[in-house]
Amino acid sequence: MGLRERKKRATRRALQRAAVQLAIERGLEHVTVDDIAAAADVSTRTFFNYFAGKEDALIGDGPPSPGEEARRVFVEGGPTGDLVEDLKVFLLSPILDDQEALPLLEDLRQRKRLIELEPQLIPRVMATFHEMEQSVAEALAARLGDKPDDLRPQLLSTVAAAAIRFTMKRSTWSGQEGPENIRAMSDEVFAMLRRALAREDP
Amino acid sequence: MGLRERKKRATRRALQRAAVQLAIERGLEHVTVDDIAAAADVSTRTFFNYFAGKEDALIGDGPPSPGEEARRVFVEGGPTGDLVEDLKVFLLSPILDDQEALPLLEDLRQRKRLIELEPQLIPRVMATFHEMEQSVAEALAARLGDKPDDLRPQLLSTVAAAAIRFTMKRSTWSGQEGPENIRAMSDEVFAMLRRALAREDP
DNA sequence: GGAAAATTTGCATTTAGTGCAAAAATATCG
DNA sequence: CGATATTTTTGCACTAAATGCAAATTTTCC
Repeated sequence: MGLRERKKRATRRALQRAAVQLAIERGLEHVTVDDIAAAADVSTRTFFNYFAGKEDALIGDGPPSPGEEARRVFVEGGPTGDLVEDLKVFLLSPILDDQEALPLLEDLRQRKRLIELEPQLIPRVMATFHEMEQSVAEALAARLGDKPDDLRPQLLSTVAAAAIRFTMKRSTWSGQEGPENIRAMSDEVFAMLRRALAREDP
Repeated sequence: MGLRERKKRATRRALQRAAVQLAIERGLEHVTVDDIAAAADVSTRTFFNYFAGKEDALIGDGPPSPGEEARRVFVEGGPTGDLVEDLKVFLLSPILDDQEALPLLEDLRQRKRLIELEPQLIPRVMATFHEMEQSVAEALAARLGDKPDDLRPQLLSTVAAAAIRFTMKRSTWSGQEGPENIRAMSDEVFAMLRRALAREDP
């Protein structure tokens, strides 16, 4: 990876960090884009080359999408053959496989702290999961032999995205046990869903 | 209901309608708040007395919350005793019971058309369902004897909100059969969820 | 009709966001 | 290394968004 790419990543992260930092210190309302840019040592205009606005810098990129390989396995009916189990593996694969892709733990903690201080951001976080829904619906359709717009893939992807979002929200990411923590939480989440949706009477 | 109240509702609706109308005609980017206010015959400043910004006027209010009565029935374990069935009834009650509360059909159709033209709005719509999650979690906790922050009520409310959001998105609201349409769609949605989550092997 | 309360409006001001072209930094190739 | 091409950053000008405040207007209530 060349110098250019590295610098761009660095700038992006510096902006995100400065944004979160300042927002925690002063409160969201009292931080301007100018402040953030200044704190990251770039011009205001450059800020807008990286983010569409203040909140985008605060919230980050949303969950990474599964890769080609994971998708192929899923579509072909693997790895276990059980739809829900495989969906879980599929959705978590980019997080659990590629640890580099994730922001650093400390940054995540800060962001979490910020969101507790400024709950207005919660809906924004929710929104970042929307992109996921469509790509998952597509993979589901391919596996099930449905059309991508059919009820089944659309519904299942919506609910699966909600479950993953919930998993991410709950798992604490403490210390080095991050990935294990996520896996455990997602197991619990899907197990509870199955239990709750199993009809109680028949 | 006094004149004041009626006028406020009228203004609000006029602004929403003007916003949606203009956005469909010219595209979201080419509509300013000034345009919207002018089309609704109020000052720009008044627009901001009603909405925090352009997009809020476009998207509207989000789903109405269940009333006291519906909550009581749900918490006490009714009406059917089956958790998922009752959750469905509970969440749809404000829509199906009180028809006045809903915007007119034609307005909903317009909004839907707009969202197809401007998909950037989809995440915003998603976000309006967040408020629902917390109040539903609270009711669920009360029914199940959990604390509101426990895993079970939080997870179930998240997933239930996603299912309702999906139901709303899918039901067409065509003609007079609106409510029936919603009911049928939600039955289908929950039935499919149960089927999909039932373990396939054991 | 007229005082009290709520709503609308104009105005001033700050911040957000975008287009464009020049300048600076980085990459590429001989 | 050094010249040139490509990408990124920056400054500047400009439009639109958003908010506070106080005066003016409208509605309510007696």
